[in-house]
Amino acid sequence: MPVSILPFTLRQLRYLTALEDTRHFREAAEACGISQPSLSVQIKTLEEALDLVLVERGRGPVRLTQAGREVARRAREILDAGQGIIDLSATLQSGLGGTLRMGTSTTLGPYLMPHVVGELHRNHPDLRLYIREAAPSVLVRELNEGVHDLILTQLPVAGARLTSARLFREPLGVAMPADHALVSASSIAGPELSGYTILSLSPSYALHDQIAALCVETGAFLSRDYEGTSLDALRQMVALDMGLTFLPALYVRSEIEGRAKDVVVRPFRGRRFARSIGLVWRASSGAAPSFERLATAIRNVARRFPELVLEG
Amino acid sequence: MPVSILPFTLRQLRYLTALEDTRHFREAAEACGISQPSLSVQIKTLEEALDLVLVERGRGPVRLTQAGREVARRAREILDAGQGIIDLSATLQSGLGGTLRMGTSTTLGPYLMPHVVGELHRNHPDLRLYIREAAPSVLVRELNEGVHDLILTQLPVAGARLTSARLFREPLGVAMPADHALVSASSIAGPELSGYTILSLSPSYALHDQIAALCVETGAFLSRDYEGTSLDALRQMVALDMGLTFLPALYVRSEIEGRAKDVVVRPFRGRRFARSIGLVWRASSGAAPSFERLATAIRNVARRFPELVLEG
DNA sequence: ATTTTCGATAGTCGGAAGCTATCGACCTGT
DNA sequence: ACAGGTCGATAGCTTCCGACTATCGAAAAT
Repeated sequence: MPVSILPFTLRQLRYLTALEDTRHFREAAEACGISQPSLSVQIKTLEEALDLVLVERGRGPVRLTQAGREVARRAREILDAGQGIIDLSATLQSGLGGTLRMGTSTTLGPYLMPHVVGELHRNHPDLRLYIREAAPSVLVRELNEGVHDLILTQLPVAGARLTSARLFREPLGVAMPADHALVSASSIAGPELSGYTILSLSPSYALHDQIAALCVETGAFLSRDYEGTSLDALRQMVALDMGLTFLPALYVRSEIEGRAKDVVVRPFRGRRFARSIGLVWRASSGAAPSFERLATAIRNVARRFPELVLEG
Repeated sequence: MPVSILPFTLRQLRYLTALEDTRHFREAAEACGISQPSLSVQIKTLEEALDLVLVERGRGPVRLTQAGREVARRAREILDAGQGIIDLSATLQSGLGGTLRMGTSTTLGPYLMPHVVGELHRNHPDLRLYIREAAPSVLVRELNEGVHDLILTQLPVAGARLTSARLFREPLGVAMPADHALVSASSIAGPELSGYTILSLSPSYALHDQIAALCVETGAFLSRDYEGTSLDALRQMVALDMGLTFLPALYVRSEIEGRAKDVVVRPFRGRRFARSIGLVWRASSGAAPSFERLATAIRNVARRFPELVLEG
């Protein structure tokens, strides 16, 4: 049992502190914007509720009893905390604040969010992001279960109860071993991939379907032999010459360019294949304004990466 | 301006926490002992007051929004603090607690209170004594001004608005230089002092009047040449052979016996002269039960000193 | 398709909290 | 000493908040 109902009101606590401050019933009433009798009655009611004498009545300035001072001190703490709720509501309306539980795809979050959190911390110091990674299919389930307030994932996401904000399109590049025949080309046209073996993530990743579609479109062969559960795993498999794959631009920028020498990534030529990235939340969550602001903040960060195509 | 009036109630906060705990309107209402519609209305009212959506309504267990969780967390702090006031009131009624501002005579406090505070701390761990020393006349004025909650001083104290609790009678002994003629006697009869010069404190000390009365009664001569403002000063003057004086038993026990070799104190024989010590507080203070308990605690400490005669 | 569940809404009622007017005690000034 | 002023308490009235019961509408379960 948390807390039963309290036998006094915030009003009464407020009046007590006013009385301690002003040392006069009349002035305290004025400070509270009520009549003196109203304040007298409330103080008396509070005393009866606590079964304590809080005020020493007499001529001259009234004083609180020892009990009155003790109660007033705690009353101030309570009232301050109450004001804290008011301040909080203002923060939540006009900006981003509090702790936001955000789920993010493992194929995107680690390569984008580090850039986002610093920016957010500067512009929204009251905001604390609580980020949890999972595969997209798990993310959507957890979102519906209320584990996350919103998720950052590949679009589209099915669900009538869900609302999405498109952020950007993230192009996919062709990843191949450093000694592959196609390395000499500065970019790849889709049909050039015809017949090659393409490695993919497990189907619980949205990227899996995207890669499968690209295979159909380019005439490549989607390998069923091994399905990775991380982009790093895919990169390793490519380096071991088990096949080619398609890697998203932010991963490439973060983990391959200037680092991994065993794998080379080439952009598509002509039609640019890309995945759509967005924020998704429950339509019933009621925090759409906050989430839209978050979306805007992420788009601003995405602007730093010329390979991304902003949306929304 | 401390805090304006808050646009929500403790009830609403309580209901919100119940809703977070139970995840159902019906169960939350039951936990709060009210009907489900009443709780629905209050939650809605709270949401309007804060202009925030706190609850995600929908199928299955309801969940709080991010804003709801933030508000609920603070609500729990507030409710806990409110419960703290309830607990406090219980403590103040059934025992001693909080901070008590106690004034004490400089001729008594330093020699008695050190024994009292340890005892009180053991039996009333929630009690904190805030002790300030002053001369008795100042003490009474400050008591009336509300500087102290109660004072420990020599009785009687005039004032219709004041209530006293007698604690004990503290015998006075005759203090003389170690080489004085009367030292050879193990006790002194009043008339033996006839003609001797007696040193006293300033008239702002109740002990001054007491000493003056003893001079009249014993035929001794009350010196007007020098009036001390502390018992230590009197002792020094006696040691310098400026005269004799009367010192209270607790001072003697604390500062002379086994320490000061230059001054000897002898008890009275026959009629035992003593001063009455008691607690005094404003009759309007409303904390008489607490103060009576404090009086009892001090009497229990006084019992350790066989030279004191308990009263009250 | 029917029933059940769950929260929202409507209408009513009692009590809490506000107001004005006034009292009683006390202090002050003439 | 007495009139006036100050201060908090009390009384009587009004308003509104928060509770209830009854019922609705949507979604889930059968």
